[in-house]
Parts: sequence; C-alpha cells; structure tokens
Amino acid sequence: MTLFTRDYDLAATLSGGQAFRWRERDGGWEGVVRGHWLRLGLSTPAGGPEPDAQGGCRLASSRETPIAVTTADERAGAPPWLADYLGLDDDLSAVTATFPDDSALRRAVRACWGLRLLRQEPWECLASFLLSSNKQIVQIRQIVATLAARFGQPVRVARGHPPEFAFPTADRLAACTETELRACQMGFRARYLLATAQALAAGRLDLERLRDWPLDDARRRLMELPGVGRKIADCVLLFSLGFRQAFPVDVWVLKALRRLYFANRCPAPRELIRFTETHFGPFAGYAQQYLFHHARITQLD
DNA sequence: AACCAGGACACAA
DNA sequence: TTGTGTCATGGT
Repeated sequence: MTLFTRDYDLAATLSGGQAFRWRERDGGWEGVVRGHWLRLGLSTPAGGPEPDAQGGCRLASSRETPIAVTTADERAGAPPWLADYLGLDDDLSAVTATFPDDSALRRAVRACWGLRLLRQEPWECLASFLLSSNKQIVQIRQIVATLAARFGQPVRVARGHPPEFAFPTADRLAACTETELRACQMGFRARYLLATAQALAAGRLDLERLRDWPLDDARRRLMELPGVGRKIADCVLLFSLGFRQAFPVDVWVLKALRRLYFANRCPAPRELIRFTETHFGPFAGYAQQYLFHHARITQLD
C-alpha cells in the first residue's frame, strides 16, 4: 500500500539520529514500530532536493513523494498510526516559513529538504536517548539492537526475513539486573536505564499524559527521572511527544550554533537557552533538526 | 594511538 | 549560576 505525501526524505528522517531502529536494506528502510515490522520505500525516484529558482526555504519546491509501505501481513493496509509516526501532517513549507530569515538556516533547510520530525513511542524514545549520552549514533543503534534482541518480544516479519524484535517494555527492563543491562555494552548508562524503567514501571510518571502539559512542566517532570537532563528531556519532547518547540542542544548543534550565530564564541549556558527559545520561533525543534543533520552530513563529506 | 561521542551528575568556586 | 572530573565503551 502507499501513503501519499509531499516533501519526504526517508533517509534523512529515519537515519538522522532521531530513531535508532531503522536500517537501509535493498533500497528500502526497515524497522520495528509499536511491535510491528515495517518496510518503507519511495515509490517513485525522489532524486535529490530540487532547489527552486530563488533557492530560499520559504519558496522551496514541493514535490510528491509517495511512500510504499510493506508489512508482515501482506493483506493488511498501512497501520493507522503510521502517518502520525512519520509526521506526514507537518507542512514543511509552512514550518520553514516561520523560521528566521538567516542564511545559515536557509542553507541547512535546502541541504536536507524533506527531513521531518517523527512521533515515536515515548518509552522507546526515552530509553534510547538514555543510552545516547556520550555515545556515537552507530553505537547507540548497536546497543538498542542488542537490547531488543535480548529482551524484546519477537514480531512477525516478511517471509524469509531474519527475526526482528519489539523494543522491550519498561516493565521488562525494570525486571532486569544492572548486570544484564551492562552486558548490552551500555556501560554506566545501565544504572540510569534501570532506575528510570523502574520508576515508570512503578507508575511514578505517565509519559503519554505529558503531551497535554505545557512544555516547561513536561520537561521538568522528565528531568526528575534518573539520567535525564535537559538535553535528553528535549529529545523526548521533540521526537516523541510532539513538542515542536523543544530544542535539544548536543555537541553537534552546539558547534553549529557557535559557528553560525556566536562568531565561534562559547555562549554561557543561560544565554544559549534563551537564544534557542527565542530566535527560531514555534517550530524551533525543526530548525534544530535541520542544523543538526546539516552539520553531520557536511562533516562526513 | 590519541581523541571524541545526540550527557548527566556530584562537587567546587 | 557556571566550570571541572568522572563515568564505560568503541569509532574514527
């Protein structure tokens, strides 16, 4: 079946450090979401981003980018939650139109047009980013894969496909020993993951309910969890709970911000927060993701 | 072989 | 409030 949408860059979205369970295989993208194995692909060749004559993000070209969806059950349609997960309802032209008119951001948007923010499951997102601290993205993927294979439920896959597993529930990880978690190569993060899983399993916080709260309150509650600072809290708010103004600042984004907006100076923490909260507008999180991805892909070239 | 990684935390000043 | 050492492990 096919999801009809516009301006979607699957590679930038699924492998850009928001989610850690997608991998490219035979020209498509395969992953497990909500305990369902999925394969996604562009049903027509997307080509690269196609800058319009003006070359500005406000006037960036809009293109049809239908997404072919394959599930384990060939007779079933696309899961009803998939469009929401993929952020299909976000209008990129409208989003980027709210950005400040600075050339650095325009360049980043043009370089990865079609990059979108996902709406992941909050627990998987939180757990994954608990594992992300001081780790490279390739390593985070590996740890998450190991964790799922050892403690996740097996899921249905296409015929002949190697086995896949759901992301383990908080209840399941809460029942693990720290030693079992450390055996997944997560190092000192095991203590945080275990303590947070136990806090959620005990019902001390309902992640889903945070959607309805003001941003600052939701962030404050997340930061009460062991191992969750502002950066990880903002990742959960932005990548799973739909707070498009949340602005996680990691080493890549910090480097980009310093270079583009602070003349290579190192801003004071409070000054940096104020800047990220005011300069980029209501979709600051989108601006952040473009800056992040642009910084990464230009670094690798 | 050093250096660094989508950080958080305890602690000092 | 802002800076420093520490944490465990592996990529580049």
